[in-house]
Amino acid sequence: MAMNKNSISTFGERLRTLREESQLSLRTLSGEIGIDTSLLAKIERNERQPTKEQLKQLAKYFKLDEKQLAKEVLSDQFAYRIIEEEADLDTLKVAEKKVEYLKNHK
Amino acid sequence: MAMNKNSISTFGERLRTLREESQLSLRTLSGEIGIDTSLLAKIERNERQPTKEQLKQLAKYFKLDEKQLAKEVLSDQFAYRIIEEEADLDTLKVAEKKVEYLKNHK
DNA sequence: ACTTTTGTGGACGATATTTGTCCATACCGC
DNA sequence: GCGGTATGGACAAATATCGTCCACAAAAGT
Repeated sequence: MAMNKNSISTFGERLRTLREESQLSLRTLSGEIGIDTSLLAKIERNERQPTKEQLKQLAKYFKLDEKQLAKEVLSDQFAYRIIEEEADLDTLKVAEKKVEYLKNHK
Repeated sequence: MAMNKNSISTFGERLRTLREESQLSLRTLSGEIGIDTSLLAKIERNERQPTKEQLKQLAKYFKLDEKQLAKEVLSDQFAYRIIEEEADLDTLKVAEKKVEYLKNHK
């Protein structure tokens, strides 16, 4: 379960690593950015989705690209959904084709 | 906007084609499978997501594989989400990696 | 051993989103 | 016009998600 900077992980795990590297407790970070401690903990455990607003605050605090963070969150959601529905992996490939299809035909 | 059997399309469009090929009006199909006409129309226009139950009825009626239909619906949702959020296409590729990651690490 | 700090997680009301239904409308072919 | 068709708005009902509070257990610090 160890994680280096290049390995893939969920947004929550990423956030936790970030926080720990900064030596911050949940409570203090919570105070800094104005998000309830418990909620923050849940986000780190991927039990809650961060809102755009929260994402913005986090990006700002850790000096990260907001757009990039959003991508991580979204891909998390897709991944969880696939697992939850026990769907085939290539559902994602189909989705990709559909995006192109929709962009061209609408 | 013409569509042959091999081209990709959304679930709704697929459903509409199926219905028209069977020479059924919305009302009659609606009656057959017990789904409100307006709702069915919305599903065909991808304005509503079919529930599992509705999917099952449709699969049964048109003698299609339910699992396959579910995949089409799910990939639709992903595609629409990508477009809506103006997210990068490779968000889907990242999601793919995450699915593998999650399956291996949990 | 006592106190403080830390993360977890249940409970629950508040919000937001989605669904299903009804009805009015417009369109077309006859 | 009439009968059949698809569309889409409005809205209550059902679901899902969110944010907050609080209590708890485990670890760290003294």
